Amino acid sequence: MTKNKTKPYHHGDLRTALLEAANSIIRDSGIDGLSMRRLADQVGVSRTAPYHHFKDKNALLCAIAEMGFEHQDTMVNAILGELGPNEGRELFEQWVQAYIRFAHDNPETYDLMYGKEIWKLGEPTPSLQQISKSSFRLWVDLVEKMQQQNVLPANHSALKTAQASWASLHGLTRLLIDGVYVERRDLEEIAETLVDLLTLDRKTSPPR
Amino acid sequence: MTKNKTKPYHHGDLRTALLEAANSIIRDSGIDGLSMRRLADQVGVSRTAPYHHFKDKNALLCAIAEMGFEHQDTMVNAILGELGPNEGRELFEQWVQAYIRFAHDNPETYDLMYGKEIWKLGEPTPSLQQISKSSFRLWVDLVEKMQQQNVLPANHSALKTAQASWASLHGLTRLLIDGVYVERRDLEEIAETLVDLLTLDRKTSPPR
DNA sequence: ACATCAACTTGACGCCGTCAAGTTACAGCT
DNA sequence: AGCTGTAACTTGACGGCGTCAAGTTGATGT
Repeated sequence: MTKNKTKPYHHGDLRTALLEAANSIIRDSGIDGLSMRRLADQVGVSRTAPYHHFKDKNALLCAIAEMGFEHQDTMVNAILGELGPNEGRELFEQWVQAYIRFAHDNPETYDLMYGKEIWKLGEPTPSLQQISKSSFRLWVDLVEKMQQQNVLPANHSALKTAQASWASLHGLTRLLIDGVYVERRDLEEIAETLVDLLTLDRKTSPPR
Repeated sequence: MTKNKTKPYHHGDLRTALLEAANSIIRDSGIDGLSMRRLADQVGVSRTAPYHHFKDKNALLCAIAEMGFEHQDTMVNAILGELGPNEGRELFEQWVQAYIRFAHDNPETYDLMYGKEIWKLGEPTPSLQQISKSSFRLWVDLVEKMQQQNVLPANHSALKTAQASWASLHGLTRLLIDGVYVERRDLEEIAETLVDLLTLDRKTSPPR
């Protein structure tokens, strides 16, 4: 008896099951709602089983952040792919919009990717460090193209311009996901203003 | 006996003692190092005594954030006071530097002031909401003066310009205190670039 | 058939925020 | 001076957290 009536002792692919469940928990209970215990319960496994796949909670969070970077990278690559000769400005605005939307739709993931939970309090996994670095390089590439198309000013290096502009975008994004500016519509207008401030050929009157 | 040998049952001014101790704990153990229990221990009072002065931990954190806003406001007022007719640009740079320094010196307080701990996860006290709102209005005033002195572009309203520029500054600041960009020197350069991007009359070559 | 070893479980430890109920001391009234 | 109401404070408990040490299970290679 008890051959296949009870579920098998070995899970089979616990690691990915954990990541999926973690993402799901995070999505509807926030990062603070994610605990190793709850996670284990949801997957139907003992409280400490996850520790065989992730050294500690920090490692689990890093793995989730990595998935976020992968997701985001495919977005940038899509935009880089569509980049025609003269439509830079629109694509830049499109990117800003997409960036904010991504953070809005996955606020907890965004927080893990760029928040202090991992980078200050925890410590980023080597593989997370690598993927985040290469992800930023992608952004530098996009900025460089924007400079070549006279969308962004070129009086600073692509690196510096990328750092400064991304910091701006990041600030705006954080205001949204941290609940400081809650109104989505307000934020879109501020984003428009920000893009206008950063780009060449500023409009002479308020947009719209 | 036991008149003034044992310490008095009533503390006298527990509320301010708690705030001071909380600030001290936060300063050298971070926000996560602050617990109601530890706080009570440090002041030499029972674990739940603080609850007679602060409804819950959230209320305590809000009170700390308020102190931060007060501190910051005096900084802005100092700069607004010094504002002569033609030195706007320098004062703007000075302000940016001061803002970042404040966050760097009081990272945990800054986090409480503008982080999700209170604004998204907790709920801001009415008095915190009020003081933060009036603090932002101060910033709008400064931006408006910067527009009048042709330091910042005036093609958008002072409000929108203030929102966008402050969001940028906030983003940069967060990168520092969240440990994403750790190098202080890097950050200063990025700040210079950012100011150059936002202001009128951009330099034609990289600053310095 | 047996040894090995990773996968997984059980139980415990010391933290945490907060609440209910009890205790103490001061302030105001008579 | 004595009483009483009330705010300040204490005690003890609850459930949840991250994580560790030690034990158990089951698949695999010989």
